[in-house]
Amino acid sequence: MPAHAQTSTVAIVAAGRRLLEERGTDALTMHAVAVAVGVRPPSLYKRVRGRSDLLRLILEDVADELTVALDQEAVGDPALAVAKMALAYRLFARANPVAYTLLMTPQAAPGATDRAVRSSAALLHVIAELAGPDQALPAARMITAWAHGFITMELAGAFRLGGDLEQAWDYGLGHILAAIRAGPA
Amino acid sequence: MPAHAQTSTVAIVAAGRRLLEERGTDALTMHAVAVAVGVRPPSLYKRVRGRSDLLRLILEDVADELTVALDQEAVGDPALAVAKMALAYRLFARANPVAYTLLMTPQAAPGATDRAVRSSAALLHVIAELAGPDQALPAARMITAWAHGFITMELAGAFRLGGDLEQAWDYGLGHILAAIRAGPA
DNA sequence: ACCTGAACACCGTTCAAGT
DNA sequence: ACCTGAACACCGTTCAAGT
Repeated sequence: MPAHAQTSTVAIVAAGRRLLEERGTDALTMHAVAVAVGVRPPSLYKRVRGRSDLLRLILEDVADELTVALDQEAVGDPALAVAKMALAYRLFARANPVAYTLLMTPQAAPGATDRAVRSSAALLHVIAELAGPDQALPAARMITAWAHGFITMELAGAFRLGGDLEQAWDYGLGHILAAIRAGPA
Repeated sequence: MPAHAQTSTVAIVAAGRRLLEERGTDALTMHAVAVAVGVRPPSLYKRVRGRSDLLRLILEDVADELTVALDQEAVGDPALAVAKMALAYRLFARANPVAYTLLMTPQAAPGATDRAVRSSAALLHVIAELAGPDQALPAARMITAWAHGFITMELAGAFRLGGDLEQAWDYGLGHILAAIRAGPA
């Protein structure tokens, strides 16, 4: 006599993602996830391999959402598109700070970084229009590294010497765009 | 009758740092640290408040070492000093990948980021010579963000589209230095 | 003053037994 | 086919008892 399914992988990932973001990495326990979806902890193992697998699924979900958010901005004037993509990146990280930080921490969830890498595909196309195909890769790496670093440090509260952070963002973005237009080093 | 001290905070931090770096975050257990320094787990609590406190001490130790490494390069021609500091930063991160990644993950060890921030003091001085005092802060933030982002992504294996990573490093550093020299946005 | 065994709460995970 | 209680190993932490 089959017992009805009382939850789903999608529900488990959604509940886990909410726990992770609202209460932190340590609060992502199999018990808390089970309570959130209305089953007992052992039942979760019918859908996910274990806690680390669940964390991977959560981060892949986050990475896919990031990719969609970036793709939406990858249209129109290239320089404007780059600025809009950088902003979308920053806003996404602010909305998902815990998950975003973990995305680039391979020790936290190996395999999740894989999915995050796809987010850069659209940017590479836009940058190619700006820098030419030869310089597209290093140029995309420069702006990606800068944006990711700025956002990570902002989230970590590492910018503490005062000053205007919005000015620092505009300064960085403006100079990097100008540098990319200027051509090879 | 006093019992002899069989270990020290310094030894505990050193053993913990080795475990963290060589075997990963999960391998940093109170049991493993106790074994490494030759006591039983409860004895560790005479020196550190607990595991999270130990992690904080480890990351502060790493941050202080990074500060020293950067300060050593902060001499001579400003542009050259910036390039040397960026390289020192990159090499340090490669030598301490696990700890470095955690440094900018405030959820991992709140308070450790505080110490990491000090590393940027020397850079700010050098940048001021290059960009002038008015633009020193946003300029330092641009290069710090770029270097940190590049290094983090390199460690995470996020640069997967082939190409020459050393060229991407030189391209980014060269363009950022040129942008800083060029003045306000 | 520091060390330790014993104990506790908590967590991830497995599995036999239920429906 | 999925669910569950019970059990196990492991981990962080506390504490009374030892020296």
